[in-house]
Formats: sequence, C-alpha cells, structure tokens
Amino acid sequence: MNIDEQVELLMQGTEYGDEDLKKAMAAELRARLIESEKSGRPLRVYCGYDPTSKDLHLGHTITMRKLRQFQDLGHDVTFLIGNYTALVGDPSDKNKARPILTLEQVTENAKSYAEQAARVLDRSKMKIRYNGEWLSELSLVDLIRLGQNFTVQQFLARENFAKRLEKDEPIFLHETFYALMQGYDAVAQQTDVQVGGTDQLFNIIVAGRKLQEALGQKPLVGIICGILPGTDGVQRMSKSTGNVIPIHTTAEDMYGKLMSVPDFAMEKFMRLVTRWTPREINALLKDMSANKTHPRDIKMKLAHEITSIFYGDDSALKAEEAFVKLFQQKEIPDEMPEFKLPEDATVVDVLLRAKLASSKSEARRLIEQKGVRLDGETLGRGDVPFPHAGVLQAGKRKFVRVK
RNA sequence: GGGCGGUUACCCAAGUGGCCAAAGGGGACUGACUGUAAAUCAGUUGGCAGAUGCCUUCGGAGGUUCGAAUCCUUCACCGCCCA
Repeated sequence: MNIDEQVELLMQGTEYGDEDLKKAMAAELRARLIESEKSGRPLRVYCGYDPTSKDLHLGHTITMRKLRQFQDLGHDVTFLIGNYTALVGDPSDKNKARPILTLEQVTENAKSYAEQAARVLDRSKMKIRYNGEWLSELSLVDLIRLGQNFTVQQFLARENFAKRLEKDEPIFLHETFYALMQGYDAVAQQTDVQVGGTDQLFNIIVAGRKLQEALGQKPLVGIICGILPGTDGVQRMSKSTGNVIPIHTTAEDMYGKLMSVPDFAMEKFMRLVTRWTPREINALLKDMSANKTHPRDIKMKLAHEITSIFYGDDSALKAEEAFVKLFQQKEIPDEMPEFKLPEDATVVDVLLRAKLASSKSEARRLIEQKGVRLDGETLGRGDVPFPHAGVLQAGKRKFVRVK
C-alpha cells in the first residue's frame, strides 16, 4: 500500500466536525508516515479505554479496528486501559448515578476489554498498558502545573461543556481533570498518533497536543473516529438507548441484529467496523446505487463480514444460513432450547416458564396480538391447558421445543 | 451561607387536588405488508385477575384531605443567581 492509500485507509470513517482540522490531521499523518518509513521507526499509536462496563458492543470496537489498521501497517500499537481514570469515575455519562468503581470491578472489566480487543487486534503485537502506571505518580503540584497550560475559557468553549452550560446541566470540576489526565497519557507514552471517538476530540486535539508541545514533544496526530449508530440507524449506539449490538452474544443474534440496521446506515457500519478497504466499500456502494446489487444482499454481506470478525467465518456462515431459513423461507430453526411440559400448565404458564414472556400480562398480550404459534398454528387463548408438545413460537424469532 | 427552580415509568418529557397506570416523543415488542429483524402502516408497552376489578409506581420519609404525582413538613441529590 502506498502512502496515499495508507492515509485514505487510516482516515476512513473519521469525523472532525471541521474540514480544515481534518485536512490538517491528514497532512500531518501523511508526513509522519513518510518520516516513519524513512527512519524505520514505527509510529507509537494508542487508544485509551476506561473499563467502566463489561458489556461491550460494536460501537466500542470502532477504535479497535482503527488500531488494527495501524498494526497491519507495521506500527507500534498500545491498548491503554484507563484503570486510573476509571477509578475516579468518568462523569461524561452524566445521567447515571456515577458509580464509583472498585479496583476489582475495574480489573475485571479491563480483562473483558482486553479479551474483546484480542478479537479485533493482532494479539501478538498488541501492547497492553494501564495509565495508573504514570498517573498515580503525579503529585498535586504536577497536576497544577499541567493545569497552567489551559484556560477555563478553552474548556467552556468545548461543545460538550457549552451545551451543558446552556441547558443548566452540571459540569463537574473533575471533568476538566479528565482532559489533563488524558493529555498526560499522551505525554507519558510519547505518542505519535492517538485514536479516539468524537467525544474525545477535545481531549485529544486540545489537551494531548498542547501538553506534548508544552513539555517539548512533537504534538500527536489525532485520529477521531466517527460515531456508529445503533440498530435504529440514527442514534448513537448505546446501552441506554437500547439499540446496541452486543459482542457477547451469538453469531445468529449478531447477524440478525445487523440485518435489522436500516439501509441508509449501512455505509457507516462498513466504514467503521469492517475490515474492508475504502476501495472495496466504494465499489459495493456504487453497485447498490446503480441497482446492480440488491441492498438486501449487500446487507447480508455486511452482516456476514462483521459476524465473522467476532465469531469466525464458519459461525458467520451458519448464522447466515439460519437467517435465510428463518426469515426468507420462514422455516423453523434446527436448534432451539427445549422445555419440558409440566403437568396442568396453561399456555400462559408455559410462555412464562419457558421465558418467552417476562410476565403473565406480556404472555397474554402476545397471544392477543396473534404472536404465539404452536407447530405453526396460532394460539388464540392463554387460559387453556397447553394443547400438546411441539414447537412453540413467540413472535418471529423466539422458539422453544416443548416436550 | 442566602434566594429561586428542579427530581415522573427503559430514556427524554408533559401533568400542579379527583376524569392519572399517568399526554407526547424515542426505544422495545406484536401484526400486516415486503427486499431483511430495512422502509411503510396499524397495534401493544407496571403487575395480578376470565369481566367495568384489585395491587404497586411519579427522589426518600412523614403529614393534610373523603381523595395527592399534584398541597404541607423534613431529608437527599441537582441547576441557576447572589456571596
């Protein structure tokens, strides 16, 4: 891959909210890549992760994919775990009660992060570090010195803060420390390139670069990855919106959830989470807009690609077959959980106990809405004894074999 | 420290004494249709009960009232302004 192609690949899916900034970063990246090639010194690249939860979803893997691209180009990639920052409690996710994590929780979550990262990154070349390594060494005076490089105005100008100020929402003092801590991460590692999401723009571009410069380092290149929408295609993928595609699931579920992404959001998924190159993606999109390929088929390709990243090609293929069977040919899946029919159980009882419904009301609702079938026949009543053993279906995708 | 405002279901948000299990939006779920779990349209979305019925819920606790998410007291948390 020549330098221009490298730049195109590495800048794919980035979002700076400002054309000039993007151009500047692309230019700096280009310069660094050339320099690295000449000197033979790989670029030091990192992305930080605060292990605040252990349920990772696709959105979390965007930056991992980006790191992988750098790895594949031979650079030195560090997966930085923000164990120290997480301990303090990141308030950017401000609606929740800001649970202060214990050391054990952080360690446990960190493990899960690293595990997931290994599915995307090249494990053998992946360096894992913890920012407690250097942050815990900082004294109050050190922190104050770091703070001397910034003005309150700079923080207030930040979109994130400006908006909250406007809406009379809280801005905690320690949130401003976050930028400093992150900036210091960059300094401590003598970073060439830092990868992060758009919410990290300020921390990376303002804090990181500025601190490096103040401390006599060459300011890093920020790679700001765009935001991945959730299954609704519009809103950012996040647990609280309920539109996530979790990593810890089954290949079938992941494949299906990907198929439920609206057509218009496909490009984002392609650019942010697949292994495809810009050229391949452009070709697919072109075929689609020229009506050469059916959007559904492209989406199936996309679902297959992403599923195989996490579950391997075989499982992805199986998931695809199951999907086609179930939804395109409306057949019953081969495998499903089994449930032993208890004595004297009504239809509602079975729905509840086989976990097809979470309450009796919900079970009744499903029946009313004609969403319950036994061996293909719609059941009309819930208060009668369960008719006979067979395949019980609730909605389109929940099946249980009742024995 | 003082003054004022806020805390509503999964999320956002209306409701300021009975018609409130609580508007609206998002999400989720179901059905129809289809090109897929896309789009579109319709419906459902606290729990329990066979029925107009009962129980729990509007930050926590207590009170006023025949009756409270709505009024009062107090506690907790948040915002704004002043110091």
